[in-house]
Amino acid sequence: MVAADKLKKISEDVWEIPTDYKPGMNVPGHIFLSDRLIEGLESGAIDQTANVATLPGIQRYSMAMPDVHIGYGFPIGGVAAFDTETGVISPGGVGFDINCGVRLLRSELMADDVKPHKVDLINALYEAVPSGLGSESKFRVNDAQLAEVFRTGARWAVENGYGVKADLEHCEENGEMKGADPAKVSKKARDRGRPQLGTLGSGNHFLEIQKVEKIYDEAVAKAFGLKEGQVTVMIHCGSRGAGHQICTDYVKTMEQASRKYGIKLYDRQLACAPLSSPEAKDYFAAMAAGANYAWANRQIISHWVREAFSKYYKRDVRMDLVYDVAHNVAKFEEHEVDGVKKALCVHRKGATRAFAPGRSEVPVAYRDVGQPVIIPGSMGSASYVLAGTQRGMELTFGSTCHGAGRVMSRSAALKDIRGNEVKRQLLERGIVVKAPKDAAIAEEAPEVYKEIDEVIAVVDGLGISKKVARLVPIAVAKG
DNA sequence: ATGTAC
Repeated sequence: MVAADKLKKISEDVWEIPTDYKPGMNVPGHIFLSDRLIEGLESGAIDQTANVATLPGIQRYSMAMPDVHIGYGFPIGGVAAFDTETGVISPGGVGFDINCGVRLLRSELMADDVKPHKVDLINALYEAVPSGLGSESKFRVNDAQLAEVFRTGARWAVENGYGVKADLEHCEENGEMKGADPAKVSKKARDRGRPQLGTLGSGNHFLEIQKVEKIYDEAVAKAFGLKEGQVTVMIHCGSRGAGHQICTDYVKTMEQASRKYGIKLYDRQLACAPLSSPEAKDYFAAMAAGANYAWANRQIISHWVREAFSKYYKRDVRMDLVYDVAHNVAKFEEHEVDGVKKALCVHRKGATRAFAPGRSEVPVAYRDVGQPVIIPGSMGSASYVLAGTQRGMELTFGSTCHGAGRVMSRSAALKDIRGNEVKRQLLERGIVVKAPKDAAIAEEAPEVYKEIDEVIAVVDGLGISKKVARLVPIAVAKG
């Protein structure tokens, strides 16, 4: 394929974009792909990875995970870390769905016992959690409450009866990113966010009842509380209209800031500001608020999932949170660069933090085995639980992939694929899908995504995170 | 991803 010809294979599954690929690159690009996956690599994704390398203060490499595809400015699947003194922050490096992410609940139930009830259970979940484009929540928060949600995230939800304290210990950032400032969130973003807290959204967002099909690492799986045959529930959603509006607002701010600070942009969508500037500080405070909204959202949804299971079984069904990860966020972290520890602003857009054993950010319960990494597959395919590694700290600033990665656009999928047909095929495989309309199923059909097993094989093979468990769907509720 | 528009 033509796209791959521009890249230099420097080791197994590591492809370099040399700095002479295009003018202005400060560092090379690194794309992690198998020989098979590289055949489907979009040349636009290479260009975007190279464009990110032109931004001021970028450290080591502009990186793309094996699920990379074209996004707004930065590629989805992109990881870029910036020096806090010379670097920048960019809304395009976080994405429109701020803290789109995923969490995994482990249940005490076994798949063989749950399967006969899957239709009733998925209907119950579908009823319990509003979903779809523009969907509104079953409850309302006022302005003061919304400000607390922006400031304290999942903690607001737990303190108001949605979940237990232990949930917070098992969330990235404890579900509460520091530095969030509701005053930096526009009225428009607040107005969009207020009625949507406690909703799933649409697109690739879903609620899924799963079975732990295979364990790859018994010791780590045990630490994560996972065993074969067990039922888990995965929740994939983000910050809804609130995060989207925050991004929209700050893209405009950053376009002005880029001019003001004389940053040469090779693509307008890379709009950014120096990390030391007031514009950067405002964006970070608003982005953190958006991230907290998403954590509160997943926390509230978790509570409704627990309620639905307990109501169905007419007893208290225990469902502990394994972990909750962000897929779209920028964070300040300490990393070693050329043997020196440095404070960096790490942008992960369609990428997951995957911290090694020993890092203080990893919850005490998992500190010896590494951070749990939750990777959702496409509808009808497997999902994975991995663990962060030291190799990942060295190669990717402690990052790994976030999912399968699209290969077909939504519009193309709608044209070529019939949702009810996909639904029928999944049912033949024993997987029940519940969605507001068939078109939503067509857009997310398994064939519009890369093979998740192949993507996971790359990150596991490179050692930037390691496989712990494979989960397969029993029933899916989609937005 | 997203009230598929400034």
